[in-house]
Amino acid sequence: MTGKQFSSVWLREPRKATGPGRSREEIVSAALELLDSEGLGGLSMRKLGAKLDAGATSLYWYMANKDELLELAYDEVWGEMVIHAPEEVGWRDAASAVAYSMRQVILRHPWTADLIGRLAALGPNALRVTDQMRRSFSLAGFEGMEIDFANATLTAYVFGMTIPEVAWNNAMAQGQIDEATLRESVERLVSGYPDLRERLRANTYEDPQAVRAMCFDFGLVSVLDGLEARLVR
Amino acid sequence: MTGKQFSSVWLREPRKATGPGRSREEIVSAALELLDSEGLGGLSMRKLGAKLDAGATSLYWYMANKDELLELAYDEVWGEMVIHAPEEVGWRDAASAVAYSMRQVILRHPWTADLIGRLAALGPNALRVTDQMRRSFSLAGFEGMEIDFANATLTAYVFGMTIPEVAWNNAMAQGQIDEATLRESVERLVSGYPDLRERLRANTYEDPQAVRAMCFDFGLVSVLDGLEARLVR
DNA sequence: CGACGAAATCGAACGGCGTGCGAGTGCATT
DNA sequence: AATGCACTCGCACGCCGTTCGATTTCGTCG
Repeated sequence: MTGKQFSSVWLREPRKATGPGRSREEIVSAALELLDSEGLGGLSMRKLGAKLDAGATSLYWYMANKDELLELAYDEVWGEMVIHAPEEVGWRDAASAVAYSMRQVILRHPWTADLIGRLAALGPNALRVTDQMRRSFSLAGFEGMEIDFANATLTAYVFGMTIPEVAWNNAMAQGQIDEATLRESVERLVSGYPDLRERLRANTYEDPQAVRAMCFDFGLVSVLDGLEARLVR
Repeated sequence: MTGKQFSSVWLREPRKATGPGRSREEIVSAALELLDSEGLGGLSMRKLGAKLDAGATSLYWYMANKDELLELAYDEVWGEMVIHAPEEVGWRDAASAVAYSMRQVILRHPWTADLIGRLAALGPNALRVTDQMRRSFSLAGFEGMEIDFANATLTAYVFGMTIPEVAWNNAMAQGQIDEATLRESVERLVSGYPDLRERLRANTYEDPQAVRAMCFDFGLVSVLDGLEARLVR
């Protein structure tokens, strides 16, 4: 039993906010700004310290390490998710709404995409959202573990659809793209796959953002239909 | 038009393997070993060089930068995905099989979870899998963009379900866990959410791995049912 | 008011990282 | 023997997270 313990900010009592010093909230909020504007790689303790007119190492007074800072920032974005009471709008609309909201939040804070596979969502905001989603599926008629299964399914769909979307956006934003060159290159890649190439050509003239939105809708309806099918049985 | 171009290993001609020097394959395979055994953070150019009895910077002869190395390694795991010909087993079984396969591959190479949100899957193996999946959905009866939508939906589900699973595994493996302490801590977290707490207690006595497998099955069936419902209409 | 202890800050330093650069080596061809 | 290409690598730069111990700030109490 000598290994490192599982640790998380949420498992420790936060430092009392007694003194007049900086506060955790201040730090996290500055970190969020940095994350939103420069991405996950753009957040360093030194930069963050500079932004707060503080030394980099001062921050370690408020959190054990950078991972804890990320946990705090991560939960902050969970706080942006909009949830409607399923008792009022019905479980399906409530589930739809939270799905759209999750996608929007991730697209607004692309750096979260990198954290989903790294951090457990145990913060207060994440718990609140989870609890509300469970209530939706409970109201729908799921029971026992199936409540969590349904919830996991919907969440998985949204994450899985949005995370690669972020990857694509990143690749695009990484620099202005010589569209002609790119298209020609990708054409070369998909040579040998006639179906893929045909599809690529067809999609070329559509608005990519609109296509992705349609795709998300299509999948969301499918997932919800599939879940609903579990109920009538 | 002075920005950095979108770049990817796949968009450049590979260096000719003329001389007797090291080869890309050798390097990528060593990188895979390092990634599997030590995770994404455990792969550094210096360590990789050492493993190959080479200087770290020698590797830059074979690839432009570390990102390209990751692209190569990433596509390598796509090569492990098992695909069945949908013409023989039917589209639904083919889709199921590839879903299970994807999950297994990701669990076997947890570091991929971090790359899904960062790299575009443009390698030859990824393209092959994508093309086969499209054939499944084409055979099922989808047409036009809906082929890609259905494909994206299934893929999203698998990724979204598996990526957080990896996160959980990582947290657990990070150190031996004092289970009692952990449970007590989490209990404290979910206080205020009676439903969550009840569920936590119920799940405590189940085998987590078995529960996750059940969850995956549940969601997969739901997603496939939902997609099938798009067809009859 | 002065002193004391706790709260909070910070500079220096350590070990690690990706990678640009230019000097160096070995080898096939002329 | 000389040329030129394929390949290797040591050095250095500027980042990074984090530790440590010295230092400053400040509320409180005598």
